[in-house]
Parts: sequence; structure tokens; C-alpha cells
Amino acid sequence: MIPPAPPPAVVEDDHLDRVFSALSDRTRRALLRQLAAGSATVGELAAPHAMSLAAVSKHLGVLARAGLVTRTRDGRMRRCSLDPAALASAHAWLEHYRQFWDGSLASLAAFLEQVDPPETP
Amino acid sequence: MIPPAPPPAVVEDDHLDRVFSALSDRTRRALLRQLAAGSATVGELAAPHAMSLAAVSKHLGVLARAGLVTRTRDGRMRRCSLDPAALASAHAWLEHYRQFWDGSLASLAAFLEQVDPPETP
DNA sequence: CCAACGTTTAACCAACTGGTTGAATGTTGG
DNA sequence: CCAACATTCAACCAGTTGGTTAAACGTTGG
Repeated sequence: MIPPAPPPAVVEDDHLDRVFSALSDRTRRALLRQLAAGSATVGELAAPHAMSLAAVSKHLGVLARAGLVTRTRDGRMRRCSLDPAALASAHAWLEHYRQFWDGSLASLAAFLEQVDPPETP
Repeated sequence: MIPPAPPPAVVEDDHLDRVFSALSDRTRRALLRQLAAGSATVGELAAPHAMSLAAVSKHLGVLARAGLVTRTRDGRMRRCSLDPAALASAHAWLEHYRQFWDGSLASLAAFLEQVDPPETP
């Protein structure tokens, strides 16, 4: 039971690679935070960041490739919106490890079992 | 209420950078999965992976720098154990965005508010 | 229609990553 | 003590990343 339980495996590794990698940049996390307030154009998203529009556009590309945002043409601008489904996969992965800090009883049990395997002497 | 709520900000960006970055590699995620079953030596951890011991050692360095694993000398080998506190920070960050896929009512409200700002005409 | 706007693409750069091999470092068991 | 073991460090390499500027691409208002 405590023995780690089958790995999540519900999401394929490639996707998880892209999602966690996308989240590992603070600019991209800021963009997600902005998008959480509602959809926005690239220009609007870029405004608060001290970097070129092209750089922000690239960041949005990374987020899109990870499935975290979707972009649609809207006249001559492009609307971006948060697509939280991909976030859910990362959350699910972390949730699997949650027992180790949330239920410290469980992790204690795991530790003890590791130190002293359950063989009746 | 729906307006995105203050950013998490409870964990500093540098740390979150390192944690998400560490999680973005499948070999490192596999190592964490192995450690979830109990502490292990570098050699034990490296065994199932088709790469050099040095490579695995580097990966463990990345995980340690992110605060995800701790290493202690144990004779001439080194024991590694999962330190889930750092995972908790990533989990907390994601939790903040959970409303968007978990409570789709909330995200709908946010969307509507964005489309049609709450100004009484 | 065309000039201006919003965005992306291209080319480039420095820095980082993930891997290699080989030597260096500690730490024993005999 | 010393040889063998467990691990890390150093140097290196190819590929990726995060940023730049400049040019190209679509779309539209006048």
C-alpha cells in the first residue's frame, strides 16, 4: 500500500516534459497569471515585460506547444487564452506524491518499511 | 473573487524555477518515483537507467539543488532520500490555478466578465 | 489601395543542458 | 596499508534555450 503505488502513467512523458518545462520559466508563469485574469492579445501580454514583443511571442509559442494556452486569430491581433487542461496533468503528477508531505504518517510508514522490511522473524 | 486573486507569491521565483525545471526531465521524474519507494544509493538509483553513473549523479545534483532530494554520507556510499517539501511549493502554485479546470463555473464567470465587463450601462 | 498595425519568422548569439569519458576523491575490507 | 569500491569532478561535445534585431506576413482603416 505504501510501496509507492503504481506510477501515474496516466499522462505520457512527452507531454509532462513540455508542461513542466514551460512552467520552469518565470516569464511564462507570469503570462499564465495574466491569462488567468482573462484572455488577452500578444501586445497586451507583452506590455508589462521588459523584453521584446518577439520574445514574448516565443514564450507564448512554448506555452501553446505545452497545451497550456490556445491562440485564435481575432482581426489582425491574436487572442490568447489559458487552457488549464494541461495544467491538470502536472497537478495530477504532483498529487501522486502528495502523500509524502501531506500524510506524514504514510511517509513514516514507508520509511520504517524501508529500514525494517516486513519479514516476520 | 474570480479576478485572478493575488498571485501565489508565497514561494520565491528562483525556487520555483529550479523545482519545475528539475521536474521537466523524465529521468529525474523516474528518480523521484524510485525514491518514493524509499531511500537508495546512487548506484541503486542508476541501475535501471541506460546511462552512465556520472549522468545520474548529475541528475541527483539537480534534484538536490531544487531541494527535492537530500543526500547523506553512509559509509562509502551516499544515501539519497525524497524531500517532498519542495514538491509542495510546486503543488501550491498549481493549486492556485486549479479553479480554472476544477470549477469550470468559475472560469466561465471569468470569461464572461472579460467579454462583457461589469459596467452598468 | 496602401500604409500602418499586430504578430511571427529568420538569423544570430551567449549561456545552459544532458550526455560522454577519464581522472580524482573518499572510504573501506582484508 | 592498499587495492577496490562508490561517487563526484573536469573537460568536452552537440543540441536547446532565451534573448536580440530586422525583415516578412496578414489584416484593416481611411
